[in-house]
Amino acid sequence: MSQPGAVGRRPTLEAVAALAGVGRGTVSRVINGSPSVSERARAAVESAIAELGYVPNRAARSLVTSRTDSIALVIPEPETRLFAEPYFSDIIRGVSGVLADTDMQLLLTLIRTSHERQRLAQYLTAHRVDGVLMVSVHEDDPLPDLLDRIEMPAVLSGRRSDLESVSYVDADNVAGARSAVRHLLRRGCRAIATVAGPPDMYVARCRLDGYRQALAEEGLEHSDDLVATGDFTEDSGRAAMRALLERRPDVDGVFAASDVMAAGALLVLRESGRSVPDDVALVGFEDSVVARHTDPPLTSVRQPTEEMGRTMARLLLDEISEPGRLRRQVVLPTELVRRQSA
Amino acid sequence: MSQPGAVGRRPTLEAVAALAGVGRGTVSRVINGSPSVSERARAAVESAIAELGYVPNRAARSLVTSRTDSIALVIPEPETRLFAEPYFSDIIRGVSGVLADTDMQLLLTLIRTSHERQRLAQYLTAHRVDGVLMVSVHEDDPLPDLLDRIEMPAVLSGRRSDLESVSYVDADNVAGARSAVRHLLRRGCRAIATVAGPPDMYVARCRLDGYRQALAEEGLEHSDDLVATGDFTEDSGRAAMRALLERRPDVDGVFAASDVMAAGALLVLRESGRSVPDDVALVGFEDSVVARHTDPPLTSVRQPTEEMGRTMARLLLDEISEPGRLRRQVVLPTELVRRQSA
DNA sequence: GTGAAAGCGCTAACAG
DNA sequence: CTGTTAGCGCTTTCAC
Repeated sequence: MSQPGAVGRRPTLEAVAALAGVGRGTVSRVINGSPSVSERARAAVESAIAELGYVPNRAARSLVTSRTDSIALVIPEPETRLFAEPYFSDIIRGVSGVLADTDMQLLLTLIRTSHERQRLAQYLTAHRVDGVLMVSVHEDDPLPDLLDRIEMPAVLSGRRSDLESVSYVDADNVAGARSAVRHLLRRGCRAIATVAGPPDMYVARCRLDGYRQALAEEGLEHSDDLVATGDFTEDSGRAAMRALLERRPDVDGVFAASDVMAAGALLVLRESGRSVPDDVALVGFEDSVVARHTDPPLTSVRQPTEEMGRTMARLLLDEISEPGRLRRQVVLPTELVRRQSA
Repeated sequence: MSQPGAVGRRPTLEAVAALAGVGRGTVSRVINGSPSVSERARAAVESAIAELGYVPNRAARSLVTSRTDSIALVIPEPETRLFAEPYFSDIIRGVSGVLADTDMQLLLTLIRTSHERQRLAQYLTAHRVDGVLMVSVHEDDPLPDLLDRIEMPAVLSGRRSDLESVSYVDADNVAGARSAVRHLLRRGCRAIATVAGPPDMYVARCRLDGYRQALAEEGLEHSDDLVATGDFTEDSGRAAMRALLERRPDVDGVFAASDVMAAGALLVLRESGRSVPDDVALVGFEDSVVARHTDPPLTSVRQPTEEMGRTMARLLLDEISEPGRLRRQVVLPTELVRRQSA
């Protein structure tokens, strides 16, 4: 530690063996927690390790085990802005928390260009990580299939469809949407509209399903002119809300498939002279921090993002250590957070 | 690529050499772009590489070169919430963008507990990365000194003091604060207060300096009761603003050292019946996304966060490839973003 | 310019 | 239980 010329060679397993008066094999066994080591030997090795401040050389280990002790978190860049801020940091926080107890490392991979995709594919094919975590995967993304083909353990956040073939962790979007609409029903809303997401995204379909289910439960109208579709942007939320108001001026409740779209809807409602939530109650699915900063802050369906990160990491570690060809699937509950005063 | 039993061994340099009809050394030279290879040999090797889909084994290379081709981005966890969302993702975006052109990998390291700190220190001491990027380092953080001692290339975002000994990239906090206050002056404010940050943080001192400089330039009062101190939290911003209003009911402009504190101040101003920005103009330093979501959105001093990330990465790569013992220091300009209608 | 040979530090298989 | 041995795949002298 306090060596003056600390630059030089760091101690090797060999040095530890010499100091402990044992063979290299024994040192290796101690490090890897093999049970077949005598107490005496283990003690000697451990104190030698401590004395030398020995840390195993990962490259050398990796070379022989062909494990890398690292996993990659892959984030498609375009998403970064839309499904905004707290989402990714929470995921990272969760993942990182689980990994901290391991000696696995987390590699962060932002994918911006198709060139970078390419490089990632090559990287993965070369098995330079032991597993992959993927956030917001699109239905047409070829990566999951690649992962499957090269037998690389992987866990997705969200699924691409009902029949997702890769392990995943998802929020219960259907139930979340249902609870949002039930909330509106409890408030006494009768003409409940929804600003839905793009129908080619599974998550959007789920949220729309939840909306429909909640209305059906109540035997309520379930008319097409109460559904407007956006693309998760604020502008599209605005446009959808305008369309809705035109078709159904009597609307008194809106469930938006994302808080960003909800924010857009909120502005339009205001412009139209309606007060929120008194004239029209508004609930959004909370994908970003926006719900907390609108005025008034929106009641919204919150996803357990950090927990999703933790769960993803755990599933992946499982899958790495026990590569049974079984798919692991977890759907986590959401929570309705009341923020509007009323 | 389309091999059926793609599971098996991936091709090695040896295989490439065999196919190209050259020795392993030559293949290695080609891969590492050595000039002393004949055109003929190079072509043969390259086509062999393509045919086999060869990708070098990083562990093996690392073992012999004792470089890891990866750098760590270290983020102290507590910060994650406070200096909030876009900051870190922007930094990451910037860093990752620069690294994409390299074959360096980015390791993400969140530091939560002292135990994790410990592990990181050990990790770094074992030289398991080629360099380190550190975000929001505290003055009493022992890590920079450790890095220095083990001669690990490092770049900080922000500096700990005027005499920062480690390379860094910082925003020009002094100039930023100055521009904020000048803006208030131009608006005609005469009693300009500041909600300052904790005096033991260099960044806070810089912003306070800038505030003072701008007032001094104008020959304006520079009284202590126009300065209230917070700790960058919204609550502290509220408290500071209350204190300010009590001491100086005539205040007509406020510069807050962070947008989060500005948001707190905004609420207090409202409660006190003052309208912003008409009665009291408010400008904050934009550390988070909050400035954009207050009502009205705050005019604020924006930092070039992504650019900071890019610059950090570049400096670090420089430092790694050319470990001259010279400190690299960059101070990036800020920008005043007018968001208030007036 | 290029092949051959010598390891980098570690694990795993094999005798003892 | 433990020491010894043989590589893992690559870079890098060092002769040719």
